[in-house]
Amino acid sequence: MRVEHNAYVEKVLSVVESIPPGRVMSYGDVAEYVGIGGPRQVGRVMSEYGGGVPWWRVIRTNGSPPACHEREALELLRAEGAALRPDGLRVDMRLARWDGSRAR
DNA sequence: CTCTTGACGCCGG
DNA sequence: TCCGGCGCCAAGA
Repeated sequence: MRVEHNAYVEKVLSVVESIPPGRVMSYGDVAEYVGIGGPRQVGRVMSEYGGGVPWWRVIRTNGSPPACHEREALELLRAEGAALRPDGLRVDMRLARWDGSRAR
């Protein structure tokens, strides 16, 4: 565990770690699941402490991967067999979206 | 204290 | 589908 004393940070990281391979959650989804703050706070936590979790499974609601890491994220997602759109640049949220508990 | 910035989201044109 | 605008909350200067 990454010694962060902030409960919020730990919760966010915990949720991200719970995302199974080939599945994704949007920043807003994570924020809602945690119940505190908003998408921007989640993004901040990810940029700061996301190094120890599958950060590439947290994307935007429109299916675009995180900024400055798009290539990396897409490669990892594709390797996991995530449902990518025909263009291969975005994730098909309709199929890959994970709510955090129940399947599809 | 105010202002700007950011791994964001939603609505309208 | 692309673009602009507004809202959102927290951190840093």
